[in-house]
Amino acid sequence: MKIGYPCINLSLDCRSSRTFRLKNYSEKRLKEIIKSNLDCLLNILKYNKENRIHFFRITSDLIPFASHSIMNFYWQKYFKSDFWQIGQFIKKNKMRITMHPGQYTVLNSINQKVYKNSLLDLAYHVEVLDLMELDSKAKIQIHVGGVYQNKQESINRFIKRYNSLDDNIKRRLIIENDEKSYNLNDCLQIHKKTEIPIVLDVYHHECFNSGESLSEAFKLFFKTWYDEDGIPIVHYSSQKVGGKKGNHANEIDLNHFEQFIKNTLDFNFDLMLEIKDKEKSVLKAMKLIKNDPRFNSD
DNA sequence: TCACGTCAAGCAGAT
DNA sequence: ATCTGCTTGACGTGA
Repeated sequence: MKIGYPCINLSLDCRSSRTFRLKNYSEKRLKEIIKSNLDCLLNILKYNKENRIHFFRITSDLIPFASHSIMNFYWQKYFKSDFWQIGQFIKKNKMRITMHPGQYTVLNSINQKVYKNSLLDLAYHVEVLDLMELDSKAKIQIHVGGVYQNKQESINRFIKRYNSLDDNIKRRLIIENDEKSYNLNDCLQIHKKTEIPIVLDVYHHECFNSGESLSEAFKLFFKTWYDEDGIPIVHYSSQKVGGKKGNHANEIDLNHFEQFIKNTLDFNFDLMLEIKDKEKSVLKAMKLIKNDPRFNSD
């Protein structure tokens, strides 16, 4: 079991997600920002190594406007050695990496332009991981997408479009159950027709399910992962204290977390903490389970 | 230096 | 109709 966090490290004063306004676009600006983002990413990974954090989600903003039509700069070649160096560091330290395209990537959209842009954005995410020479255990997670007043048709459209993707995209793509449109049961239906692995978000599952208990949900989603996909991934968060349903907590609730860990003792998985204070909660969680035999066993 | 409106992009649900 | 949340505040103009 590895425990990780997404995109931003609050203990460091750099961001790997710097961007700028489209109207201020220039190649010079772009190069500077990308370089700064890549340098910061390596700094975050070094911080993670020192703190024994071996799971991390790389921000989609690493390369600003990567899948936008304005982009005519061959960043893949220009920064090839930077990507390679980061990839070597990741592999040498046995780190697990994921990425998560934004809300604008909707594979099952009924709008052709949105669909087309989604394909470009997926290709960009794949390129980042490929340039780092990471294997198929490095994953790109998306949600199923929109419902468009007809869930079954929208599921079928997802299946059809997923199956038409290139293998270099499919080998990395995984879907996550969400809290309002597509739950675990829906994802399992898609898995049957596509073999796509499912990330279980336990908080989303709590908000929206088909009656499966947590351990039932674990048994079901574990079967969707194959050897080449690596250890199954779980997302964890809890509800913000006093916040609305769906809001992510600002800091980890260690009592809730301990209960979750006790309820999942039969499973070994990598755990992404989606909590606002990022690495701070990871360090607390790691301290709590440092004697758990699953922890860093791989 | 700082406040705050805006930022490439979609969708659903709440208000 | 407008706002909020999502992976996430950062950018940058104008005072």
